[in-house]
Amino acid sequence: MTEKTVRTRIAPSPTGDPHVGTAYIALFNYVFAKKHGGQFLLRIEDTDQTRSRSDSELAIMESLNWLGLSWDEGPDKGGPYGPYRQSERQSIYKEQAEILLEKGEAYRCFCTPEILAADREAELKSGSRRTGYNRRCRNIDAQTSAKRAADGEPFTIRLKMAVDGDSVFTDRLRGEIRRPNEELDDQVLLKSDGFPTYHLANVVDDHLMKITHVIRAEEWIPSTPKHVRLYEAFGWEKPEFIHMPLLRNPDKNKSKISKRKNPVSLKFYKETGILPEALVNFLGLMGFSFGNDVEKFTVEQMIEVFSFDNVSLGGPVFDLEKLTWLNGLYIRDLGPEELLDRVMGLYLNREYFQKIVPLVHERMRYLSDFIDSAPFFYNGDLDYSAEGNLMVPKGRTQVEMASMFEEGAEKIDALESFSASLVEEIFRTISEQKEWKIKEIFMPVRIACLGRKASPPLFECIEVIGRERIRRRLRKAAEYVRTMKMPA
RNA sequence: GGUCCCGUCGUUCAACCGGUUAGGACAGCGGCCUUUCACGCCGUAAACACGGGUUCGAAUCCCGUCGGGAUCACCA
Repeated sequence: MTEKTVRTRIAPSPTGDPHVGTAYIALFNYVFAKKHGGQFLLRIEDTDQTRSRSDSELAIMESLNWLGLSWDEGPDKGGPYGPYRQSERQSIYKEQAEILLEKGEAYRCFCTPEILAADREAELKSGSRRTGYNRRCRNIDAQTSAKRAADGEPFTIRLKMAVDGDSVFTDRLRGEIRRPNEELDDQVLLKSDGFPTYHLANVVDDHLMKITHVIRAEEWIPSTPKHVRLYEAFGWEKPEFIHMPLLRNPDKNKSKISKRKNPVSLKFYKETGILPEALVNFLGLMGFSFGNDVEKFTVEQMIEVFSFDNVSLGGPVFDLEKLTWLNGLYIRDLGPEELLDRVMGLYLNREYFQKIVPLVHERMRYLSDFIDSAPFFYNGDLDYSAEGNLMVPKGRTQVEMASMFEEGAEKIDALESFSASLVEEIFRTISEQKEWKIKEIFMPVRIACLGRKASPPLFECIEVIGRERIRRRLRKAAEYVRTMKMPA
């Protein structure tokens, strides 16, 4: 009996900052593949034309490389089953969708978004518990369907799901998972713009790329029956499914990790001085137990001992404090030269200083003022205990200021690019909308972002510090302001 | 709300297929070390969600309740 080579993949969509969740899942895919002498691949899922960003793909690759989770095949490296960018595989999906059409496993749907929305609303009003598509196009006969398509009517292609009975699949960590088929609607496979949906692209690619184990986040469990159905419709062998628990926020409810409540961008961790080996170790602690109460280990060591038998399913809370402790352990392990290299690599280097020089230049009397006057360029979080009460100007309430900071963070988040003028515009707009004086906003923001009332031009500093840290400082400031005690 | 998943200290990970004073780590608290801080070391408090079964015996197996999460798109 010949065992197939293990092949796993991480398939992020380039729609924003590289996410810790991506790194988390990548780690387990990587470790599992290496454990079994297999390959780990990177595939970019950029089939959403409206949300994909080209710079995001690069950022994902940089972050994964930073963490040492390198792939054997990918868009930058190529490989025998490329291309590894879904936008470049469009014709493949179209071809496969047509095969399904011919086999009678799928059908064209001519419903417009408007019809769909109206149907959904009507269904909601009728109190029906069904939420999915009502299959009004499922029984259009092949001839009519072909004719309407030929006449240029826009359509999507939907998968024919079973109408009754149960769908069953096996999850490596949970065993059999069963879902009634009436829950499952006829999923769109090919969108009217000709791009595939995740469901089609992921199944087609996993098959063509010979993926043997689909290791992904738990949130995919509900749609796995659709994928299973797709494999069956194609007549393809299914991979093994392994759904990892979701990383959680440190809030009361332990909701799925989100940027509102926790820094989620890998860039943040890098910029804040977390060592990649510490982060990757920490991620390995989430849901996985090394054994013998060992908590500090390298990826190599993890590969040696790894088994899904040692993965637990309670959603692990991403606890920054414990990561910080682990990071300290790794820092202390570094030799002095190595430490120096790391520190200089991060901020104490010519490139970064060049951005700071023009901002502090005219304020300096001693050369030593360079560091002393602007420590906020090098910090992660700030200490508000000294100037914190300046974040609440006279006549404004703590709650008002906290929500202003949050609004700012939110808007900064939504910016396509990050610059001094764009951030300034955000806060000027907020001041206009709220009819607050400029200084009621700028001083609090200065304290929130820089931690002191005397500083070089606020927004230029913000630009240099960067989106990740600024966003976190604003949220931290909101938290601080909301709970602080004002002097009488 | 329907469906699915999950449920051990505040957090994280243990306790092999039933028999333990339920263990380690982070955070907390107390102390030692130290000019201070940090590191390090020692100690301390802290959990089997609840209710029924099965069993001589349940954190461990079964059922129910409760709680939490995820998901219900021409997003992934």
